[in-house]
Amino acid sequence: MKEENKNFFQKVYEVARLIPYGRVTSYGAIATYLGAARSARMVGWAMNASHNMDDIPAHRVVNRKGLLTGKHHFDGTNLMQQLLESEGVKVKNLQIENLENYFWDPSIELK
DNA sequence: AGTGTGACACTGG
DNA sequence: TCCAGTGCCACAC
Repeated sequence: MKEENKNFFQKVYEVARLIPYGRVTSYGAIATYLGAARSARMVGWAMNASHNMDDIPAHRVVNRKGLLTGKHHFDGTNLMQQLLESEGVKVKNLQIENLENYFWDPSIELK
């Protein structure tokens, strides 16, 4: 098995795991970093499968608007928002305030 | 092998 | 500036 043969999902998990504490990123940013800028939607799908993994901080991944779209997929109701707020991220009605302030772009940080 | 789906992103009005 | 529609790629059935 070649490590380079990693599926798109595996790569997404890897990047998601690299998201620093108190930071958030967008699906498109991860997709772009993986070389599939137009596959932002696929990143979200990958996150859906990440439910099987506990090491994937999916709550740190939001859409470009800073909206917690994936919250509905989390266990509880406000679990995702609680997790973000717990990390110091201000979330108002499923929307992150000052998104640019918390935004973490793997394309830039990891380069 | 083909069709449908999806936790998005972008462009146009 | 905001709302709606379209495009997109990869996975599941």
